[in-house]
Amino acid sequence: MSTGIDLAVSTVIFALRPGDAGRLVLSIPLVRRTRDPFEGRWSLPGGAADATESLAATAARKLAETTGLAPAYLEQLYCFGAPDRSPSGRVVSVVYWALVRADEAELAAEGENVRWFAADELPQLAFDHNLIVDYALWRLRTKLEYAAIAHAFLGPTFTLAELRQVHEIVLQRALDPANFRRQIESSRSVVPTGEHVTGGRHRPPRLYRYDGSVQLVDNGPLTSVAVR
Amino acid sequence: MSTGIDLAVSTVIFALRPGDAGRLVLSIPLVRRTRDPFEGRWSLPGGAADATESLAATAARKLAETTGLAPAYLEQLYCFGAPDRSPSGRVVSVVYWALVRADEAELAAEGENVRWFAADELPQLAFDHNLIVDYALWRLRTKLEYAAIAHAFLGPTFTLAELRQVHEIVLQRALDPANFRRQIESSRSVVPTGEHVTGGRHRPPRLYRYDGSVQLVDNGPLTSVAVR
DNA sequence: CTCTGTTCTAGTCAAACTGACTTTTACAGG
DNA sequence: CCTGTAAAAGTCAGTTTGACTAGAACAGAG
Repeated sequence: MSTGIDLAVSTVIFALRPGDAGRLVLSIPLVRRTRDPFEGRWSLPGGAADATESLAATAARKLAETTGLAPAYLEQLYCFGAPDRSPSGRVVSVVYWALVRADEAELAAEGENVRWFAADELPQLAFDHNLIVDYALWRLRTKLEYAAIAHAFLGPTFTLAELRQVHEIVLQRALDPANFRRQIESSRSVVPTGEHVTGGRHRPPRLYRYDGSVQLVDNGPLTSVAVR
Repeated sequence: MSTGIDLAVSTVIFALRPGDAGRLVLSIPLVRRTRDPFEGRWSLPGGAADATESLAATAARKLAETTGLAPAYLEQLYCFGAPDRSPSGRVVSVVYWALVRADEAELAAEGENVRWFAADELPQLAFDHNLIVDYALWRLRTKLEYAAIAHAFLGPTFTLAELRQVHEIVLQRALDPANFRRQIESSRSVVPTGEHVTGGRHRPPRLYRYDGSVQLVDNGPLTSVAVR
């Protein structure tokens, strides 16, 4: 039985990258389409679903092919299937969203057909991809407020100021350092390593590590996201 | 381009139906499979995706074909695509969850191959459908606590006691009537009609109507779910 | 070596919210 | 007219939240 429907997998990839004034900017890599429909337009990385791979594995593979990176966080966003979303025929897209680490995202190669864009300054994209990115942004911001995922933008250890900066950039508002500390500590999602960062003209901050032993919320119906 | 992947649409349909002791029970209609794989096993209503319909419209149509009902609430749950979830080949299922009204669910015809089951007493189902129902149950219970969806189980008007009973059955715990009232009133999701229900041996309760003008939370990326 | 600017870290305090509980209202039925 | 029941309104203490204050600990300037 064939339904005459093409199945695709795409991914909205988020990273914090240095912008104009040296400040970190929430950014998304896009690929330029090299054929119709929407030739020349920017679009989300993705491609046809693979018959033997899991959907998440396909998303992770396309992410790696586009950016050379491995995701620190990967979750299914939504399945988009409006009949008219592609002019070339019926395409149903299973869309994932991913977080990659800032230090890795700096190394990610750009090219003629791959470029990073600020998440709030996107051009007009192919298909319904603007709608998809808007929804992914909403999910990222919503989930950041109740789930411990911000650490996925950072390395294995980080200060609370760095973690707070991630929240501030994503949520686009300043957060009180003392209240942020209280909130994070009460969630028990991070543990101090015992080390400190020296060199700043101020009291040396503690280093923390994400504590994966406390499962906080859902990652979808699967207990662990298998990407291989 | 054909991926060799079959695309299906299934729906987890929730309703409150009278059970043993006359009490309402959270129930799900299932259909018996009449062919391999899993012939004879119970499974979620669904079928192959239609090339011209939206995914939500297919879900609503399959729901109507199975139960004769129209959903009061319909939302995409998740897209399941593990490579080994069907022994007969690769099948990717876009799963929706729906709420139908109790008074309509009573009329829904049962047959040899369609039967309602208590949501917490399901037999072993075909494919990964037990996992899917568990996840749908988790989503229903989670969303009930922050979104105004309980009214979808009821008619156009209802008392707060009826609305509270819906919450108590779904969440499986007693709720304080006074605190429930305060919570619902502060959400502004219902408005009193001005009418009262008489006939009980107690103070006549007010009738309320759901106020759809206050958009409370997400229904997915689409502003309104189109089912046609 | 002391002063200064900075940020980390630990508190304080009032407003808002929450869960448990009490009181008053309004009916049906005996 | 009394009683049982549930609706509706109100009370109160414990918790959480946002705004704010204050001490701690460093680097660099003078």
